[in-house]
Amino acid sequence: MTNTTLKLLAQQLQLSISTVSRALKDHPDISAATKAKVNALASSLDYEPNAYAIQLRTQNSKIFGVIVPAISNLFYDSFISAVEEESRKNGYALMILQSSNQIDIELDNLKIFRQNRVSGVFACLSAHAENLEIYQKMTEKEIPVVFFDIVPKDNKFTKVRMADERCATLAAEEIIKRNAKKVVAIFGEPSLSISQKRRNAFQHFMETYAPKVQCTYLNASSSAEAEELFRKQYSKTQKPDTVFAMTDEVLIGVMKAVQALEIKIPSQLGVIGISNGFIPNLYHPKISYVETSGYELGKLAFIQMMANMKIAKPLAELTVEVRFVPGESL
Amino acid sequence: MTNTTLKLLAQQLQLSISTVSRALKDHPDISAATKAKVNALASSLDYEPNAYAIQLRTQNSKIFGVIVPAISNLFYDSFISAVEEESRKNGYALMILQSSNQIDIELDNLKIFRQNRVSGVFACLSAHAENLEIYQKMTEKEIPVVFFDIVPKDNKFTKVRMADERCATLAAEEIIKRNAKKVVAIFGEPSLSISQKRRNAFQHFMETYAPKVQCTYLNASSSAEAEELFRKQYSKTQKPDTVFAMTDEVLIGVMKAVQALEIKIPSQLGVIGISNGFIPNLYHPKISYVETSGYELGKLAFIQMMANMKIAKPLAELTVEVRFVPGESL
DNA sequence: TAAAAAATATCAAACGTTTGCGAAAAAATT
DNA sequence: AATTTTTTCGCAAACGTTTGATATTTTTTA
Repeated sequence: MTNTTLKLLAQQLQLSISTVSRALKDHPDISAATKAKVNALASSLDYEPNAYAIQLRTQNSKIFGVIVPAISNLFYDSFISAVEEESRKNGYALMILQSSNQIDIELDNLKIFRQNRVSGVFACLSAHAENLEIYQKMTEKEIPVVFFDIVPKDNKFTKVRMADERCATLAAEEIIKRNAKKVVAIFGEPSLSISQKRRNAFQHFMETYAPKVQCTYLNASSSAEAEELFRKQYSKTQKPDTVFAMTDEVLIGVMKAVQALEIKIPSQLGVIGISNGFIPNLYHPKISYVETSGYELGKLAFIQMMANMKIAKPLAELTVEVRFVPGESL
Repeated sequence: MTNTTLKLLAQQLQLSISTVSRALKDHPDISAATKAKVNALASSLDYEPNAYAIQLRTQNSKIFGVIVPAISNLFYDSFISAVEEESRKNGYALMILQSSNQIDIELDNLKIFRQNRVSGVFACLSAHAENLEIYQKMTEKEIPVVFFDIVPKDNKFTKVRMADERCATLAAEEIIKRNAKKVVAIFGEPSLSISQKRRNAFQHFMETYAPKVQCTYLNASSSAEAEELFRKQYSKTQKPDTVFAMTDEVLIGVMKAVQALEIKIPSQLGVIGISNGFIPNLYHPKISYVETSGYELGKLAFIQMMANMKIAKPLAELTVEVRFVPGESL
């Protein structure tokens, strides 16, 4: 069965295509009577405008592209949720693609976006992406790109991200408040700038405000590695009294060790993480964490996107504020 | 800056549009020399075919729609992941929308799909949807719909889902094998047919093959409720030696109680769940579970979709097999 | 009642492709 | 050298919509 078109409606009503088109969008040129007739037939024939014809004519696709390393990720999916919600409110649909952290797939996906003439792209760089010229090209072609979470250093791009440094110092602050003597701080994949930023901020804060606290700084690029690292630290004679986990991934590893070694929280060990909250609340007692909300970030990214589309070039790096959420682990 | 088009290439090369078009797709009519010239200019000008013009001409959008209650869901995102992966391999892109379990949003989203003339729709019904005629209409318009997970009862639709009953009996089987004496089985939201199916299957299996095992059957519609229920059960003088959690949500609640009460697993209590594996592996010792893989379901759904598009109407209800994944909790 | 104004509807071009058909040029066959 | 075949390319229509310009009808005004 073929789709209903303007032409079909026009034929059946003995009207011109343009009249039908205008009637359907309530154009003042058309009389109320014809509008009524047209609308009646249109709905009875389930007319749905062909988005492709519209885009071809108007050069405006009303579709945003979203590219993330993985959809199955506690953080990204709340980001996507937020962007989807806002987009729908504004008449946009989303095309979501995942890069699986592979650069070639990321490029493939960007090609799909360009072929579909998306109105804009929300992009989270795959881990080892240094191929920014393609994004450069997109912005030149007037396809706004808003980077989120894992963003390029170059500041000719629009980006939104967590206040990474603040995350880290906020955690450090809480740790100092609790009078920690020996803390193990485990950060993520060392090559990522987000890891570097958080580590530097954390370290600097600790050294400045609590120089006598004994700190060990480590990096883990998987849960398993984090577990391993923590076990090693905890097997020393002088055990740490506090552990800081930069990501959920790290926290998961640490908590496995904690459960295996039957370490009592918070009496034997204080735990604090950076998270959107899901993982920390899985445990008893609840883990205290600095909240980084993917949802908030999504809202912010959408605002930036809209700004980008209207105004010439509001290049900027916006960050979403973070807050400490006390659990019972510190 | 405007996008490169066939027309532009044709002008610059002093060729006709059709020649350029054919050269780009390696049509035998075109000489190697011209192909080379065309390709060279095309890539230097970053030519990307306009997907909308193509769809308008070919009536084939190469886009699938996916509609889920929520993207932020451990189960759906692995499903989406799988579908996305397969789609990309086959030259399709995905348009993902979430219904937030609201029927009006679900309808809105379906409209967007139709306006974008998607080649097919993967749909997971929002909880209380009984508005199936819209889906009926889509199939009539030759837009295949593959339902997954939460599927309509009506068997004039194509659907894929977990083998729900098998999940439950497989778990029961394992429980019986371990010589449980007293088990607490907690199921999900009682109004969902999936809860009913699993509970009936589980109960029937236990009563048939292990009538002397003492079983308590409960329903919880949130983690908190599950925790509460389990605590109550465990405060009795005769404590359960085994607990079965029908969903991750239930498992999370149970495990909170377990951690709070410092119950030793598996010596004091055996635990088994139904899950995709993420949550069970968060704990130490790892929780044993019957695996329901959203990923597998996604693969299966894609196969069904492709079948639907080629063959006339391969209506069927396919289920993906499940397996027991031993942890150290039973 | 004729002219001007307002209301209503149509024409036709354009968006960027694809593709059947036909045309011109080159190569192969007599 | 004349014909046929093959190679290489161009013409033009179509996909469904929007929109500026124009035409037709109706209403208003003097």
